[in-house]
Amino acid sequence: MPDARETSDARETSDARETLAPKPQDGAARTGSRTGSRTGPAGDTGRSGHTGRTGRPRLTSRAEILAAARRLIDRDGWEKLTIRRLAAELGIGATTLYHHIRSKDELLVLLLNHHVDQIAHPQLPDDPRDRVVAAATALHDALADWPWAAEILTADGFVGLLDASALWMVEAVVAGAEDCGCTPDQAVDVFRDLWYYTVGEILVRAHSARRPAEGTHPAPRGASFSDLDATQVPRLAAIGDRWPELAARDTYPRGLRAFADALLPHAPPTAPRTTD
Amino acid sequence: MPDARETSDARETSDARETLAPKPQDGAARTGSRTGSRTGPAGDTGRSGHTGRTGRPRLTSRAEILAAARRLIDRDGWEKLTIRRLAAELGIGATTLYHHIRSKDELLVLLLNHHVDQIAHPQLPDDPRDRVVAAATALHDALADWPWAAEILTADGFVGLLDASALWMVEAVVAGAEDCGCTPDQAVDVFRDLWYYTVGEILVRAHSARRPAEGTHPAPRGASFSDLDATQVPRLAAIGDRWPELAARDTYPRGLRAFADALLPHAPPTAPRTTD
DNA sequence: GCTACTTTCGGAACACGTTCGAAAAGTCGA
DNA sequence: TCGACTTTTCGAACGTGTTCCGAAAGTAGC
Repeated sequence: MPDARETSDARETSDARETLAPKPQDGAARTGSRTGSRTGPAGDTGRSGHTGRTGRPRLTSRAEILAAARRLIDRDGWEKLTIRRLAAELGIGATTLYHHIRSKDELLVLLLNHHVDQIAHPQLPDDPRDRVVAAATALHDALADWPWAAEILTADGFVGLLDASALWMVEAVVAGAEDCGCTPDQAVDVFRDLWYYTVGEILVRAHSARRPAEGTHPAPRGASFSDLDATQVPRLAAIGDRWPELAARDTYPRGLRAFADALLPHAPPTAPRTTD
Repeated sequence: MPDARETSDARETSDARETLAPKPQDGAARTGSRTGSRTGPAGDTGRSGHTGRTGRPRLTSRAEILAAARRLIDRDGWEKLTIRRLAAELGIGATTLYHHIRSKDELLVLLLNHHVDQIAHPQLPDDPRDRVVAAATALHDALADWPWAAEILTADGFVGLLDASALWMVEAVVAGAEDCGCTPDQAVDVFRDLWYYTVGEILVRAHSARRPAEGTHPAPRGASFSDLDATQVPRLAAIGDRWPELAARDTYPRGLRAFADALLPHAPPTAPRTTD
């Protein structure tokens, strides 16, 4: 039961059936009739409540919040996903959200898990070496296209907050490493090293890609690579303006393959670093 | 001249001599006599100004700002470095800072560069392979201890905003790779791969280390690794609670060595992955 | 029906990074 | 000397994530 982070929300599963969320069509309409007599998110138990729970009944469920967040992201983009907007989308007060999620980070992790849940489990190769690479690639690809995931990847204890449906990738890497002859401890090392490489690649690319999009800066920088001091940094000066072009290439697959081959026992079967 | 990011601040060098900053002892005292007749940061040119510059003279120099920022970090910690606090420390308005720095990110980059400038250039080994590793390690170590650097490492175009005194590490990696037989393009690939790994390690460790420090959360998570489904993720379940302990170990040096050996031409001289 | 008690709700407020526009304080040319 | 121009300064304001605390809306016991 790796979704232990539901914590005190065991009862939340009672209204988890409406995962697809009843659209709160009222939206801004509720701003007039606040704290109104809206029936709860569980589709009301028949007006004469008695849900077994004491205290004021909740207007909103966690599932409803997540659905609204996804709707907001799909419609306006993930940059527009803010606590206040999300609350407005739901027609509730902004601070109310904090009774359903601990922080925005947690919300993002929840969304990330939901997304990872929905990607297909690829058929992994038989060779354990290839399996490690394939699983790491799947992990990379699952995260790379979600820019807002970048703000989460390094939070807390990395994989600690992935839920069951995402952990199969971690499992596959660790298992593949062990099948290559690693001890469990070494297998964890292998995963961590590959994870560092993966997360670094994703974060750098995500942040590099952000600038040109949001840039109202007319000239980001006059000339950085073109006029380097050839006596101090001759190799960089020789590369000069070609750096951005070189840095833009996607070298993740090759680097991952090389790293995995180096970390796993046995001699590397592929010749290291051929120009394709 | 890699400090091309001074951009329109060429004249700033005119008062760059007072890098140690005249402490603004007045601090809060200025709040009463704002826009007063304080003499400029350049140590005044003799009351009858004529500095050659047109426009209102500046009360604060960039060097003064950086010095105050370092003072603030040393005294209260980097988490307390905010624009408003920094402005208060200088006795100026918060928004005034934005005429000397473009953003807080730029301020952090400036501080980072200053820090990197001050670390010693180690004597690099003769063997190009070892040189690559040594330079990458120096880069790692220079950044690893500065938690606030983590918020910067992935911004913009990574090394693009490092200034001359930090670029020697990049140069050393690229040069070492070329000396191993890489083409310039391949050498850039080598650097990028090692950089991804390095930046990933730093960011993950920085964020992991943050939680226990700032945590007022009584129980961060009930049980994450202890009760994993042994049928779904058997290897992870077998590791169980030992994961945090394993993940806490510093495996960067070994991973870096392995990665570098894999990326650089020639067969790896050290046996891959011995348990030590 | 009434009083606890328990839980959720949400407005006010805080500190943050950042933008805007008006005022201040100089230089320069007539 | 006076107006145009240039640059800096800074209060006000915006939108952000988040915390506090009082009010609301239920159930449980009497």
